[in-house]
Amino acid sequence: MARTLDDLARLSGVSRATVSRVINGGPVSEQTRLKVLEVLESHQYRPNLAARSLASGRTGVIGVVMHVDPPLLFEDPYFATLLHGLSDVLSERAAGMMLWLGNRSKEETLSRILGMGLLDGVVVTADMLDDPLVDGLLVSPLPTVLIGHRRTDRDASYVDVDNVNAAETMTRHLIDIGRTRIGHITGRRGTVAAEDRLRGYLNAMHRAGLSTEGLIAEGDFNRPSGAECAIQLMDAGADAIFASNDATAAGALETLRARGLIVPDDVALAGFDDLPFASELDPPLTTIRQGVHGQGSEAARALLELLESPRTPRRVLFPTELVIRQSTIGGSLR
Amino acid sequence: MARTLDDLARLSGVSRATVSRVINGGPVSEQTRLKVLEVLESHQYRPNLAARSLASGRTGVIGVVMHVDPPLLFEDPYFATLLHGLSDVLSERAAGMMLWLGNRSKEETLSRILGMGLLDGVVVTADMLDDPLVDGLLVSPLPTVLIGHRRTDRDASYVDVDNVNAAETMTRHLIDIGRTRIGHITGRRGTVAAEDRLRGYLNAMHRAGLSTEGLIAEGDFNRPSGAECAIQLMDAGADAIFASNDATAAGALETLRARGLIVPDDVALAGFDDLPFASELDPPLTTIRQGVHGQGSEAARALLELLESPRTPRRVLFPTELVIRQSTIGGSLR
DNA sequence: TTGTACGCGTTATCAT
DNA sequence: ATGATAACGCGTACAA
Repeated sequence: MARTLDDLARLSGVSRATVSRVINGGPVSEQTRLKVLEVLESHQYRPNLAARSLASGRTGVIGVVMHVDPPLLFEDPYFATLLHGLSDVLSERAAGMMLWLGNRSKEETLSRILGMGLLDGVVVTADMLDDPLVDGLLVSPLPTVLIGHRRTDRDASYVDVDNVNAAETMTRHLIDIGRTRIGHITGRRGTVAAEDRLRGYLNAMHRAGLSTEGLIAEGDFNRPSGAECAIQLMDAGADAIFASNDATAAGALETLRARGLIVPDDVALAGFDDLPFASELDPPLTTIRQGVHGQGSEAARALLELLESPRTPRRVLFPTELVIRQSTIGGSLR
Repeated sequence: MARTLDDLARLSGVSRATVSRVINGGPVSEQTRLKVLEVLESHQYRPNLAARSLASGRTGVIGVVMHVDPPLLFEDPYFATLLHGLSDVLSERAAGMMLWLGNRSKEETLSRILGMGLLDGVVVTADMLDDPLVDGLLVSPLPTVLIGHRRTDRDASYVDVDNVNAAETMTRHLIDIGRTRIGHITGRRGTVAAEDRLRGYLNAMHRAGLSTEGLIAEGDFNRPSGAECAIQLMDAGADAIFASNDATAAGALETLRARGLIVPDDVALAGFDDLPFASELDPPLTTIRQGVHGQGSEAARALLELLESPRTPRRVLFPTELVIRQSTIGGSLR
């Protein structure tokens, strides 16, 4: 079985260099090209990536870093969806992807990625305001695309959604339906998403001249925190709750139901993400839809383009969509 | 900044070979070892994997193949959990992992994996009875560990749970609580899990002398199919339903509730998997717990061991646990 | 258009 | 214990 370029060269009666040119598209006469191609097909030749990398510096392998807590990884289809979007694009235009999850410290993960040596580039989820992994990748020579970004990442390549704007839109929606004591359950403080959504909420409230005093409860993106924060907001007399994601909203819903409150009559409820379960809640949840799959595939495309022209950063801001369901505008039949 | 072995050799005043020995544990005098180590640390040296691969044939990179339909990938935490288990072990003992999902055909995926050239081994989920990807990997020179296996894979290395046995246990449980018309909702036919669980069900039923005529409904592991199959089984007069996984059981529960039937008084209900939501159903679901995370980490360990001694296949059959909840033994308060 | 020859960074073999 | 040196498989100037 022919395994190396040399083998094929011998079989084709040409030099190794010529075979290489056939494969990589150099100047070859049509006659020899066909001849070589035939030998090539019939022997199922696969170029050795390691050798190719050593000689050319490129491997077609890109790294994907999703340094998140395991619970988040399982509970939230976000990451699987993202992975799928990335994989869709990479699988047709690159040789493969390497994956790093959050099992080791960020510092160690960074060091391993940089030491890998055979990556063409990296896509990394940047969800924290302060993240040595992201910072390290950005200053490294490795072409990097962020999914989510911080204000300090303006020069970097990234794919993101406009959390501030989306949160403003949602808050305005709650104002539009006549609510005035609108509470917000934040996400985990220190994350970009939490801070930006909080900012959007504050923007809309202040612009409408509404007070937010006592109406901000600190959650952590998880369901239980939603339930707790809802108690706090109810005690503050809220007539609407904007939770920073769907999971927290689901938690809040438990509390409201336990108190015998009707959604949305007594309290309007809204989330963020539009995960599959959002439409199956009772009542179905008003929320913000963000195209997670699209973000993944777009990040992959951005990276591939970045590899072509390394000096031109790519920045993609994804649109979001306000999805109105019965948890805010439901006509209950009472 | 020192990048190559040669640079470090120069800085340490020794030869390239000696530095390599320090790194890979060859015979070096304690004196020079310390000296070299110091230079090594202070210069943050990272060996080039491509070069190492070319010279030694090993990279420390292993492939993970989960060729499943996207919907399954998102809805079911199974895969994220598996990935996490794999990653836990691999992240401390290997350089990294490459991931292939189901975006391309199995044939193409196979060809890409084999062409990669820099993988030390592969872990692949083998859920279908007929799978060219798995077959191709098994006959390839690439050390391979299966997660799940077929009867034809007896010589291969694999990690699996004893589906037949677990399904028997569950069916016996339903018999023990006095049910006689026990229906089974199968998984997607053609998958190992579906066939084995069906077999286990049949074993237990036949052993107890119970008829299964009209009591087997063909599902596909998804929730909607569970709801449909339940209708069929109710019409056949079932007093218990053993669904082939938790999602299908949840679907069946919808049907039962829609018909005003009480679980478990009118119909006992059981699932398989013990996913997080199983205990949150109303009533909480009796099911089979399988250590998915453990299967992932064990598969990784099996592969790493296989790399050490390639001629000795590893086979791990994971224990399962019958988790009894109110959907089968619940004392309702009527 | 084609072939020769060198280099990529490492491991492994052979002397010393 | 240490140091030359030959692979490993490929890409690519350069020469022909």
